[in-house]
Amino acid sequence: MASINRKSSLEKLTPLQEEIIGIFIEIAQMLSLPRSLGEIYGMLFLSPEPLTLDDLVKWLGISKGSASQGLRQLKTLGAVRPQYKTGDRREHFSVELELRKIASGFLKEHVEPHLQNTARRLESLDSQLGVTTDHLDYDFLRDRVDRLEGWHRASQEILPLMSTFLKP
Amino acid sequence: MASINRKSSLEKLTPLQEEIIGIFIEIAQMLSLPRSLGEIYGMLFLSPEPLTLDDLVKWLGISKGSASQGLRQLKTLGAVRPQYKTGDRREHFSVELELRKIASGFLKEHVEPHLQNTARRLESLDSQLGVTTDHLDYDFLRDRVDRLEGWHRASQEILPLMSTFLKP
DNA sequence: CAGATTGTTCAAATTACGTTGAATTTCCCC
DNA sequence: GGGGAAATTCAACGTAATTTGAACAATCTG
Repeated sequence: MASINRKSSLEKLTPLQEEIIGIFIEIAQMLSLPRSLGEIYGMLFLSPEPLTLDDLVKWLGISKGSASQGLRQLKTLGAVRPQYKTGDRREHFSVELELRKIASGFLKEHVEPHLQNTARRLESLDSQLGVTTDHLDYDFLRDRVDRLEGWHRASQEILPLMSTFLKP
Repeated sequence: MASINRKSSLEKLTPLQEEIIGIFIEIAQMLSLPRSLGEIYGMLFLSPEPLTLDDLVKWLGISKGSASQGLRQLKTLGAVRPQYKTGDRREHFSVELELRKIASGFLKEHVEPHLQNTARRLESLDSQLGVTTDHLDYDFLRDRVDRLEGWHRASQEILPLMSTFLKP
């Protein structure tokens, strides 16, 4: 009750817009990304014109901090692009609409680092295994480590394929 | 200090075993799954013999509840298989070693439900869009919704491919 | 069937994660 | 260079997810 509605309060979205943003929130959940990323991307997706950080704060009712960090993450994913408007100091943002680019950004950002780290760990495992000659279960461990390495290789081979199968 | 070490306290893993389990913990993180799933799978992966729930509690130092729920999730993923040993009431578990099966279990469990739900939402969007004739930005929204639907279709087509590219 | 063993459930505690908002920094314009 | 709008940072907070553990249910055994 008694909701003030002065100049900088939040604007109202249509049910249709809410629903579309809801879909992006669900996509974010599917990718285990923060809800705010879905909201922000969805909002920009719905806007014919690039929006500023402040627009997002107003429309979505999120904090400036959230908007700022969310936009940063979306930028590093390549899901959102800064648009420089002449005569306006504020940064405006529009969405990347090519799924392939967003997907590869996601992989580069959220999958590759883990794979690289796993690669490092597996190498070190290999050398440790060499030293461990004492147990009679060497063969068993060797087999398991080999299998892990096989999985790792397969994962590394699949990633680039994924982008390939999304049309340019 | 003064750590009791009676019959049911936790057993000690070798550094090599710890490291391998660590790798599975990282894989779990990569997939945004609970750490305990990584631990449990890793422990079973390391064991030549199937293990019981109690073995996992002892070796990993996790609670019975965690082990029980973790095993259930791994079962529904198809990452772990119950092994029935004659003359032993307890359920023993061994790991599934085919990456393809685990991956498809993960997709079926953690991706497909979202995709199906998105499909439902998109259909309802379509009908709502038809009603919304009032705005002049119908063309714009139509375009965006079409694009979303395109993404959705692409995702549905890619999923089955993924399993294909993991060797049987 | 009593007793013992195994496994599950779920509320509470813990931990991890995301969000907020105020302070700070950056950057532009006059 | 001062003033101020725009954006970033980050500690404190709130929320959501996971883990715990004790009560409970199921299952066997003698």
